[in-house]
Amino acid sequence: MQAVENFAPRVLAWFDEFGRKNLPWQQEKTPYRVWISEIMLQQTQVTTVIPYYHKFMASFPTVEALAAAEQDEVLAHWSGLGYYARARNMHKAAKMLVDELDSEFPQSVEGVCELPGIGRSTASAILSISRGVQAAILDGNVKRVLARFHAVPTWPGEKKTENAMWALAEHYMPAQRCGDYTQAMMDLGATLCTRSKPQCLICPLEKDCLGRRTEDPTQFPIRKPKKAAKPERSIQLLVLVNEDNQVFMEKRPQSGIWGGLWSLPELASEESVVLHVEQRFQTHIHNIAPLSAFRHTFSHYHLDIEPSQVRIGSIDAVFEAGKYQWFSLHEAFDLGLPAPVRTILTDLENTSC
DNA sequence: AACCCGGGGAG
DNA sequence: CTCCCAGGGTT
Repeated sequence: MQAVENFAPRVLAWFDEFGRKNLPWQQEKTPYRVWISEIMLQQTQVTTVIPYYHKFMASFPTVEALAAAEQDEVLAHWSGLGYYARARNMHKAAKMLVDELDSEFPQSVEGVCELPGIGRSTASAILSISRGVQAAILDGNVKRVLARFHAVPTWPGEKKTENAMWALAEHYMPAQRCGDYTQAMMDLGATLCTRSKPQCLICPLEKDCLGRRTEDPTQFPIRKPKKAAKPERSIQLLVLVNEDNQVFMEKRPQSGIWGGLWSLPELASEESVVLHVEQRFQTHIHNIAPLSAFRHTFSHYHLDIEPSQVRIGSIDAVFEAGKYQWFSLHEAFDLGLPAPVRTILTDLENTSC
């Protein structure tokens, strides 16, 4: 691939005139604030992140505050953002920073990569933006800009292609103003060199863009090979309500889907609610009310959820502390909940029984 | 290299 | 509905 001159200066000049510079994490660009923003922005769009970022910073303004927090509290702030391992890793990294690194963010990309949840691209973004370190990023935006600019004919998910794009990213990275360049490339990709309807006419790279010379620039980057149709699964989720109007919640294991979040008892679709509840809770059922079923779609499968509300009598059984707990509806909303569970409880509250 | 992990916005 | 987003971790 043939590189061109003046790549970075053109991008920087565009950024100076048209780029966004008022996003929340672009103010007071400390390593901590930039770090949190980069984690939240992984696979997540800017408009989604903004309210989460404000709340998170209000509750955990420093790395010390984050390290001192309970995991439940951190996950509660993440509830609805998805990819919850991001929050667990971030919390762990905060503890490492405070306990082992004297709250001092590492100075090198390799050092930052030692922290859980931070890879090469995120590490370079944090260090270049917050400290001006000369380091290249290769996120979705940069991949798209470079793939179009060079009309890269192969899929970036392929190792060879990715390596070539890293080389390009490093080649174009400027010695001066690398932090601004990092933000400029992300902004260019997010606002101008977009997946669909790119605004080539006002792009600073238009003159030399090989993708632009093709019939359809949006064919780059080459799409990921299509995978098989998503499988479908169906489950029942139980909203167990006791005589004090409390709801029974279970804490999910740290690994796997919805790791560390509080969820509702889950039954196979064909399983009997009556038998299950009577066996597990050793109590009688006052009444069962089916709630409206709905579909929740993940990256790789559809989950059809059949919720029902089950009012039960008094409970004698003792449960392992910390893994199971009764909560009032009000308390439950402050927990880290998977999005569909939050939906069910919200509907329940609105139809207020 | 392939898969896992969420949720939402855009078309 | 499909595709993808300021990716990283695990196998």
